[in-house]
Order: sequence, then C-alpha cells, then structure tokens
Amino acid sequence: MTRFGPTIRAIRERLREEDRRYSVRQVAGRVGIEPAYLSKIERGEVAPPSETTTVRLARELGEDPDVMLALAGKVSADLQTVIRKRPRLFADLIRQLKEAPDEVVLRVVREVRDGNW
Amino acid sequence: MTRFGPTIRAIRERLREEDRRYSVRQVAGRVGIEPAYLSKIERGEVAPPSETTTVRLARELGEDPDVMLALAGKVSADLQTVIRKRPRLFADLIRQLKEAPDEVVLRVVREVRDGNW
DNA sequence: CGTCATGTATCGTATTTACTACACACTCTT
DNA sequence: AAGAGTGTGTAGTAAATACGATACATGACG
Repeated sequence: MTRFGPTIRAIRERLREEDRRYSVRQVAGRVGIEPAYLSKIERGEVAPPSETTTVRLARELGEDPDVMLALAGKVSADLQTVIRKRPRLFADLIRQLKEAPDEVVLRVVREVRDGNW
Repeated sequence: MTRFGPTIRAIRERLREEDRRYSVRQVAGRVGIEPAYLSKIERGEVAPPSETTTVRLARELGEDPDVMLALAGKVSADLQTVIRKRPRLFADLIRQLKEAPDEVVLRVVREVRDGNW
C-alpha cells in the first residue's frame, strides 16, 4: 500500500548511475542501518523506518524530509509539537484548509511570511 | 511529565459532584475500558491511552478531543492525513505560524473560512 | 450489620515497532 | 580465477504500546 520503499529505491538507483557510492551497503552505512534492513525497506518487505532514519535517508538522497516522512505515513515530530501547543487553533486551521486548493494555502503562507505582525 | 491523567481526574471529579454517574467504573464502562485501567491513567501510572480511547474519554467528559489529544502528546490522525497529502505546503505553513501570536493564526482561520475561493 | 459501590494493587499478555546479525548466491573487476 | 562488492533470505530480539482480568480494602448507606 505504501510507495515509500519503491520511491527510495528509484531515487537511490538514479543516483547510483552516476556515483557508485550509492549502493545499498554504502547508503545504509552512512545512514546508520544494516544493509539487509535497507534492502527490505526498499522492497516494502517491512514498514517504513522510524522518523529519525527516514529523515537521515531523505537527506542522504537529497530529498525533502517532510515529503519522505509523508510517504512513510508520518508527520514530523516538530510539526506535531507546534500543533500540540495550540491544538484548537491549529486543528481549526488545518481542517479549514483541508479542501482548499494549493494556491490558497500558498497565498496564506506568503501572507504570513511577509506579514508584519 | 504528562498532565493528562490528573486533568482527566479533575474533570471527572468535578462532574461527579453533580452526577454520580461519573465514577471511575461508570465512565470506564461507557468509554469501553476497564475501571482499573482508567484509574491508572488518571494517576499517571500508565501512559495516556490510544487516540480512540482518548477521544471517547474526551467526548464522555464534554471536552475538546483535540485538546485532550494534545495533553496526551498526540495529534489527531485525521489532521495528520491532511498534512501528509500536501507535506511541503503544510509543513511550511505550520512552521511559518509557529511563533505567530494567536490573533494572527485566528485571523488566517477566519480569512480562509470567509474566503471565496 | 450486611451489602453495595468506590478506587486500586497485582499480574499478565497480544501486538506493533524498529531494528540487528549472519550467511549466502551472484556479478564484476582485475 | 580470486577477491571485492552487490543485493537479499532467514532468524531473532528489545522495547514500547495498549490494554484485560481478578481480587482486594475502604467507606457509605439503608
């Protein structure tokens, strides 16, 4: 059901065509897990790894951690912390934006970024 | 470390002063857990319960589920789903609003609610 | 005084999460 | 042809999660 593994594999293999340092073994080594484990992750034989491992993997492969976490079915712990500090506010906000088109969300992001509060 | 248990206890005891149906046993019964378990939760002897149980408990006690989940150190699964569908967008938005005062967030919520997209 | 309800102590467990360790077969290079 | 490197199969595990079941002591109540 999860496309996490295959996606990782695709990205790694793409990188590997230009750089031999992107073998299962070497990547696993740099990320700090066992090669056999990475292999299983890539084939979806096991569930996606922990947040920490997922983020390290994302960085190693030059991908956006938040996107990879999403593929792994997770939401970064630091985002959760922000939400948990003001649950009503953020719950409302997120539910409000649930169906909103990308542009609307983007406009809000920019508005707040540039906003002089 | 977690104020979840004591908060639940306080709320339940307050309700109980006016209604005997808010004993550990009866509440546990309606929520669908063992009284002994609820007792341990309230005293913080065990970690806060699962999302499902937390939400049922919140409803039973007339409290906001999102707030109770926050106290339990969790973020509602449906909010996480929303975020996971557009991780970059929502990650940006939330980090952007991390330090923003309540009013600013509130203004955004209203703006989007009334917005005619 | 008996019984009924209260909260709690104790013990146990199924399931999930997140991995490690080792060995093996195959391929590629030199 | 030998060695290095490649991916993977198999087996196992420590820790966390999320509870259930039973029994027990205490106090209130009629």
